[in-house]
Amino acid sequence: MEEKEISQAVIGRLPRYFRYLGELKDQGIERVSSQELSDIMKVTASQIRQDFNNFGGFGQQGYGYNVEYLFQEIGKILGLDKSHNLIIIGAGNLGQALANYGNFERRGFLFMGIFDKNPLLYGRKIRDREVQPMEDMEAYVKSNHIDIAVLTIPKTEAEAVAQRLVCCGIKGIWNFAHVDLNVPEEVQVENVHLSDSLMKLSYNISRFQKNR
Amino acid sequence: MEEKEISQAVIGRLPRYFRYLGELKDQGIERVSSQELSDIMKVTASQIRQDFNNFGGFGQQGYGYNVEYLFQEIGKILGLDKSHNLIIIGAGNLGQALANYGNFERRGFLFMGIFDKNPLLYGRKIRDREVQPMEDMEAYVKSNHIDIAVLTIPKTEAEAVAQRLVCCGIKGIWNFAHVDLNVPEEVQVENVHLSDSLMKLSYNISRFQKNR
DNA sequence: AAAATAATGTCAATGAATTGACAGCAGGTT
DNA sequence: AACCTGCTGTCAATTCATTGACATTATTTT
Repeated sequence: MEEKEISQAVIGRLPRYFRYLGELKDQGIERVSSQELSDIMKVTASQIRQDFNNFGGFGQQGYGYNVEYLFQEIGKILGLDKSHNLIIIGAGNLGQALANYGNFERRGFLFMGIFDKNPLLYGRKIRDREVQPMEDMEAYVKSNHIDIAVLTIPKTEAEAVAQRLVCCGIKGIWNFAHVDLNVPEEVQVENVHLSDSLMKLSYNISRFQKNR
Repeated sequence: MEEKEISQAVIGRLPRYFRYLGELKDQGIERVSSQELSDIMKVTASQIRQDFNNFGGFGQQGYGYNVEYLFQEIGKILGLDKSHNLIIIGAGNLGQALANYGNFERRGFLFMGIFDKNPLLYGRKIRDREVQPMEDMEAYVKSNHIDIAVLTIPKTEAEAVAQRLVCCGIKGIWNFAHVDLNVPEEVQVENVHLSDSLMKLSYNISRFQKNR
């Protein structure tokens, strides 16, 4: 069984396909061709076919793709057919906002707990879960099958906490701290560097001004 | 004056360079070679030199790069030498969290106001600014030189609001809504699709499980 | 002051990603 | 039932991005 590695460029596009297919599904549309998708999504039809084919061909010649089926399959590829338990580390503004943001549940990401090092927050209820002290993190991860930790803590603390999470067997870290984490390859890290994103926007604004 | 287009691949790496250079600067380090940076950042020295050279060569043969100078120059390229006024549209969890997150100010992004369509929130103070009604958005943008609008509203409303922002001359939109906005090319959009990011993490976790 | 060293800027080579082209098959039509 | 049309899967061509190599120049050492 030889599985070829799929490039992250392709993976990065899957959630967008997933989103558009979900919309088509909600509109009751049954079939779609790569050309139609191309028109809606503003990417080439060739790329769409190439991308889907990495996973073995979901379409039928002369017909196109079945929306419902393709949606399901991409969901499976993304691992959305299984649910993931997640905890949030850092009950600051961002941590609380993410905890309260209900939409992730829809895709099987279950909010299981939130931790902070500030004793003043202990016991405060956020989305029906009490803020727990950092010391209890490891035990909680182990006994509740936590897959994903969301890091919304200052960058100075992120690396140390990441190490502790690695030690208790976390599978993935969704990192909002402005620092690159150093973890073994069996732990997946997905960075959301908000200020990097804002700087890119700033660059593009400046560039456009100059080109006038 | 022929300015060649810089690829977004390069731009996407600039904030990371900027971050590492800032750290070196804070440590009081004066000079750095592409090889040293390569070791720290885990990218090839060749890429670093190639990237910097897109903007005209900041280094000196036999010496390397002056940290302070390079930091400044990358900041300028990213447009961080000028300040940007921003408003937040949507005073929900995420909107409030971003408003309260002070770190953007450090890079010249000034929080100037926050808007919501919910009358119950009008007047509530967030970071010393009262939540304003959506109707007042256009007037405020025009009279306060607002460059950037941060969209933290549901996807159903995002497109319409974006159109209104375009009409009153906004330069950039930092879009947290789960939808692709359709705006003219003179308006820059930077998307932060959190659920897409989470799905990528989910994929990488699943993939790793399977490969064992 | 000359020689040795260090490290850039840049060109060429390689590798990866995207696009274009089309054979071949399924579905629809006459 | 035969023909036509539509659209995938895939191969080849092209474009874009990354890496490697090195001539050149500044700095440091002797």
